[in-house]
Amino acid sequence: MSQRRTSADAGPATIRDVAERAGVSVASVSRVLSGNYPVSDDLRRRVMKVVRELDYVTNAHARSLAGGGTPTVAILINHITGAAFAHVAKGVEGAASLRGWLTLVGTTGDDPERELALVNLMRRQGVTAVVLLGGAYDFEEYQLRMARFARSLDSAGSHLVLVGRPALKGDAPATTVDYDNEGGAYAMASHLLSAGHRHVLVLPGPAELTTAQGRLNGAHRAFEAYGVPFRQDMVHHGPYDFEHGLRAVEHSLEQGPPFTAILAGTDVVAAGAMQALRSAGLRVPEDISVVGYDDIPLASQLTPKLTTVHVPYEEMGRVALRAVADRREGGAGRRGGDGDQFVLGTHVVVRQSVRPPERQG
Amino acid sequence: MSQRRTSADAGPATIRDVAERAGVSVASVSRVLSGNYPVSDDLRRRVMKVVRELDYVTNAHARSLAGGGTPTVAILINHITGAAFAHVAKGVEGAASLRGWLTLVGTTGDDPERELALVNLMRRQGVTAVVLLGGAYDFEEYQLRMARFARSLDSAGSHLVLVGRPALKGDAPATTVDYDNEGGAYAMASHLLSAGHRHVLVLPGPAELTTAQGRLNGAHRAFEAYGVPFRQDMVHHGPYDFEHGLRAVEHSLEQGPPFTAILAGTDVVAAGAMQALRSAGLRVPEDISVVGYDDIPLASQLTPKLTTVHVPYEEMGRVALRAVADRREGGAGRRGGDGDQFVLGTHVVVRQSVRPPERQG
DNA sequence: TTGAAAGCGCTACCAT
DNA sequence: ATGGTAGCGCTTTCAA
Repeated sequence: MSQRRTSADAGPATIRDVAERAGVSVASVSRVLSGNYPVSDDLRRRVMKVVRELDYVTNAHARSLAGGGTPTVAILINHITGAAFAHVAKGVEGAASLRGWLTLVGTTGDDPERELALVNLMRRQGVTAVVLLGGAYDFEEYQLRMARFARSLDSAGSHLVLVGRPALKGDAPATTVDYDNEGGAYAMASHLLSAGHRHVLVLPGPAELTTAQGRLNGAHRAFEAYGVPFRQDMVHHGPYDFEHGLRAVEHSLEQGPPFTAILAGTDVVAAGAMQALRSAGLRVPEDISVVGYDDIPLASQLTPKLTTVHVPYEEMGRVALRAVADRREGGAGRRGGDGDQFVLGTHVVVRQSVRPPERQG
Repeated sequence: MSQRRTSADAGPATIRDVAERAGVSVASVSRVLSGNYPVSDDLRRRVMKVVRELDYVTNAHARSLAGGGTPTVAILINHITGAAFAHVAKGVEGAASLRGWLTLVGTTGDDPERELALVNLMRRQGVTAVVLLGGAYDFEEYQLRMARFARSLDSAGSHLVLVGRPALKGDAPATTVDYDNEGGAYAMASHLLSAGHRHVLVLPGPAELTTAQGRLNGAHRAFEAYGVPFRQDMVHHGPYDFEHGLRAVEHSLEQGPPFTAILAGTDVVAAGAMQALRSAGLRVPEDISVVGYDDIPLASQLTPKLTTVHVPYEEMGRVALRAVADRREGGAGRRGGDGDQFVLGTHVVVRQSVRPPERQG
């Protein structure tokens, strides 16, 4: 210990140490540091001097217990390495620290048990809100589970925010921030159809995942609108990863029906698909058109640049945080009511990976 | 409020509510919940019943104040969207939650002021350790700054961990987890040189960043070892991003000296470089060889798959957390001493982006 | 085995 | 403008 303080006691300096050394009361020190109360310049100077000497910082736990405390948001992600999630997290964290709020991050690894444990952990922490990110597996159970979370957090003075997940039916006290997932898929599929494509390989993602379902539905609707038959044997479900895009296309190239375009569930899946096409000696978009979903940086870094659906992930994070902050400001008047619901728009970003089939190989 | 509790008071249930309702003392409730003390089965049952009824969870702040409390690690990143950082964070978070620890995340946006503010914020939170991620700008100031952080955290009972940053000189109480950055660069450059390349475009990254300096030095040493002159006009500093790789190569192609290979500072820069080459009608590796650094998933998703240097990011995160945990277990015996230092190995991952120049165009 | 009570460090209220 | 002090919810002696 190279600690040098008035008394030889161990541990961090407390407000009392500061008060003694400065020859003032703890109340005064508290007031100087909180800055929400008038104090004389002299007192402020004396206190701040000691604060610097002792390198003192207030104990957040004590402050929190006593009523003050830094608002904290918890973000619960399935996998921290997903690019889309990272962008939402960035939005939340940015908006949070702008307000001086703290951000906690936890990963569930797709494990419902861990999700529950984390929600409770966060509740213990007295977080202002818990933000759950990303598509969910919408078993019948999901709604009940989330409703329980919502109530549990609400009664603990916290709040549940669902981002990119289906809203809760009924009056569960949760806020939902979602994007027009199906609309984006509809527009993306329409883009392909209006370019003349009639044989489209569809890689929507995991069959049970709500986002994948939405994207598939959107595509389906577009096909109907164009009067083009939607063939189930051209739909391949699978994980939202590069590998799946790769394998699915390899497989379809070998033994599936012919196709002129690929509608991928995410940009990463599209990247995998493009890799498979290239390995097979096919060019994008000359031979086959490919589109993605998400518009993560990768999309514009692929060659050719990927036409995809832009999802305002970072904005969603900001909206989620703002909703929580507003609700806090709003005070008791709005507490306990049904959650708000926000839906952000999506739009197709046309780049270079689509071409009409007539002009394809 | 749809809260339903014994008394009509607002706010989350407290240990006292549980005690009253169960007809036992708060001490008993505490003991049942902490589980670190013998209690009768009857008491445990009674208490747990009420806990479930009230959906009670302990207040982490109160527990923390009173002595208990969940250990918490704080990760401070420059940009949350960097893939390499995300992997370190994953390693830390994974190892942390395995032990029931919490993880806090903050982003500094490359701003030293914000970094300082965050370190203090974390100190207030009483975190077990603060992990600073990623290359630093090693001005003279850096060492002093970090030494100050280290001492400040140490005297607050916390601990500083530097990951992927230069270790602190002197006896500052910090732990460093680094990788053999220069060695990796040396090996990577050697790989290119032994393949016969003599005209190599070098894109090490930002000139002031320690990781970029290390990578440049490693390359330099390799050139010396091979007796190949290292030309300064073939070195282009710039950010670790796709755009830089793109621009630097476009520029060099137009007006730089000719080259047969590109040694990029990161995989993302390499991806940008490859894009520029492709746009210029050059093939990789037939016309130009390209190598990266980091071995993030992107590397194996590029076409051709990128030969690069594997950096064990996730492992570094795990090591960082283990170091902190061990130090905590170790107890007072090791406290306050110099920090430990860990250096993890790197190695070249040979894929498909390199070919001898004779066989290039 | 269980209960009573003294703090943990801080804020906020009530005096002065 | 400043000081004294009662809690915030919990853990942990110390007694019973």
